[in-house]
Amino acid sequence: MTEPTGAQRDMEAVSKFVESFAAQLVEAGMQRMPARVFAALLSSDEGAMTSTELGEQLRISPAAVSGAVRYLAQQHMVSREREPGSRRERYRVHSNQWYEALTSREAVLKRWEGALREGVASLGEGTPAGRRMAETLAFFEFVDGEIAAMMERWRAHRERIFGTSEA
Amino acid sequence: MTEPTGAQRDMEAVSKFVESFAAQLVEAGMQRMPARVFAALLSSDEGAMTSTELGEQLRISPAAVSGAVRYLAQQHMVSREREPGSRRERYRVHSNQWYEALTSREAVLKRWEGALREGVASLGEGTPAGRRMAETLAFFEFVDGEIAAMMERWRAHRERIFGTSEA
DNA sequence: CCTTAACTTCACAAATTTCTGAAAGTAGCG
DNA sequence: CGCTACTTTCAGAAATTTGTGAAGTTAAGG
Repeated sequence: MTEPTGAQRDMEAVSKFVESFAAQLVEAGMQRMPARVFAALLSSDEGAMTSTELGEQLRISPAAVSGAVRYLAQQHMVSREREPGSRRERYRVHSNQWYEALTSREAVLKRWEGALREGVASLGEGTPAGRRMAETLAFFEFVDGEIAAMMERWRAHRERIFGTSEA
Repeated sequence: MTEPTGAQRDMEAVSKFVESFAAQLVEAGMQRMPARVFAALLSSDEGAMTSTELGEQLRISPAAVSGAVRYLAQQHMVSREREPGSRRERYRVHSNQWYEALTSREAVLKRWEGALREGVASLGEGTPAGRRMAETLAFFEFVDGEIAAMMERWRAHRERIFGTSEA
């Protein structure tokens, strides 16, 4: 309940959240720097920061920022913006899109399915192992389909709670 | 279509699948040894192997098997069985349970929710960042609920396709 | 009881990953 | 057209992770 001194946004609290959320992401398998950068963006009021700002808050080199951002952009968790007329870039987390990216994991699922399909083919549909893999494969295909529907329901749910869509 | 020479199960093909599936798991964030051990179990006809068998097929030390199995057991992806009267243990992948474990990820979700809740509290519900986090939190809570229902539908679907449940 | 078979733990060597500083691009702006 | 402000790339130092051999523990079987 200690209202921070106005514009300062209680750096202390922000930093504490950033590090603890990043730690969770790391435990879930994300690399450390991307996790920290992402958490910082998430906790910024703008939802966007420049490379310099990130470097200062996290005490990391420009090189580290660059690497982390490249990774996050590839994963569709942040996007790059060029403020027109400046060379400076801002990295932004789109409130909705990032967890949608997280959920779909399209690429990952598809590759697993591919590997399983090969497994079924090469071990033989008739073998016990083949059958086990076929079932697993069916599961992933099922999940694929379900997730799309689930996200649709989420968007409806979200609109109901938070009002009309952003953007 | 090269029917393997009877009982030999085409070691070649098995090994090829094991390594390629393990590679996918690694890319998805799993450690190498657990991934390889898991893939080996998945492709065994029994769905279960002893420590020695695993060591031989994968060419790794008993210590490595031990470590990998401990990890997999913690994640509820395999279970240990004691064949009565022998000190030998077998590690088994339960066809259904492992991917259910994968999907639920209960613990992970809960911890993320916890971290986000703290974030909302410490940054303030009124702030833009606070609102962003509240929405993200709502998303995870929504997913939590959906997943249970989805798994229910899966079991029905599965039964329809593969016949009555095992076990 | 003693022996032996099986799994586990531990300390260390090796491999891999991660982050940095320095150098090199690249594009705005005068 | 050159200067300056940003970003990216790269090579290497540092830290972390991973897998092994060897010793330790436990229980089955004689």
